[in-house]
Amino acid sequence: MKDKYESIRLRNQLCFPLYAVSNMITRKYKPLLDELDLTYTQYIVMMVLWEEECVNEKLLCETLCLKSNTVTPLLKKLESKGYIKKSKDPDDERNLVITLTKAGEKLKDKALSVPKGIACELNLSREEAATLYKILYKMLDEDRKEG
Amino acid sequence: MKDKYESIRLRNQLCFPLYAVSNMITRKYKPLLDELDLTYTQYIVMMVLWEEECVNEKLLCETLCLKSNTVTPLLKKLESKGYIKKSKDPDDERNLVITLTKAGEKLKDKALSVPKGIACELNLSREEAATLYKILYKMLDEDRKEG
DNA sequence: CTGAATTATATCGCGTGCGATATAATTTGT
DNA sequence: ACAAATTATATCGCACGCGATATAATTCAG
Repeated sequence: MKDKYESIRLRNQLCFPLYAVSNMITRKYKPLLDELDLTYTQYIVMMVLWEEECVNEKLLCETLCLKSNTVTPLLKKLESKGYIKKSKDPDDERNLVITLTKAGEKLKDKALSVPKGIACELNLSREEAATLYKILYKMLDEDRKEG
Repeated sequence: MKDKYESIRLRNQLCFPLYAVSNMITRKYKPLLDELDLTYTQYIVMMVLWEEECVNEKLLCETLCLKSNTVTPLLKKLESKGYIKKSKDPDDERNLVITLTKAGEKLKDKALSVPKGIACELNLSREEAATLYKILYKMLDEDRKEG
């Protein structure tokens, strides 16, 4: 006979391992990111900028699935560290955009050591990683659709 | 020719969708948990207590993969809400243990509505959910082994 | 051209999460 | 039995993450 409370057992939640693994990953990144003087969240902001030299805050929020009330202070922090600056969009002088400073650019090469350091910590087969990746992005995409 | 910076593209990280999905889940839970006057983290603490009437803080930390500096304030909060209390272990009077109050017990039935509400939000097939679950727990278990 | 609606960014307050550290309780060596 | 070592719990400070809200900038209607 199935327990009435089966559905609220911690072990039967999908949310919990997601939450715990996410925390775990942030912990694993910390020592590596300390070398770059970045937190995990700052790191993912920098990743966006290393790819796209010039973005505005809105795009950043959408890309990272974060709200402006998270991103605004992050950008301030990264600005005070001298990695980014806000300037006029060269294409449209009216728009404010976020760009890398020289120091921020330079960090890109140093950051190459981070994925190497992490990879060996996550004991997943290539296939498991690919599966995980696919399912997670499916969830994110579904969510973005619903809005 | 492969870009030297391929490995630090946001899209090539496994950590990012994990992080983003975890945030997403917390957001999705919020309206449901508001009904119980619980936050997401408080909810997973309560889940442990609904299963095991009587735990100490250490076990709670281990079960939830959290540190005492996260759990201690959480317990204070739950105590102030009247859902839990700290008392002597009936088996060993020297130990302090965390137990449910009547109100905390009562919440268990109300909580049954939460998984129902969430299930329909996560558009995963049963198989995908099972796969995801398996991989995530593998990661957690690996991590626990390493310490 | 101008006030209203929309959009982008910022501020505020709360609740985590954690590293570092302090304190309290327990166990252990002798 | 008792000081030292270990373990459990708590405190502190920082950095998110977000709902609610405020402000600034842009667009739109007439």
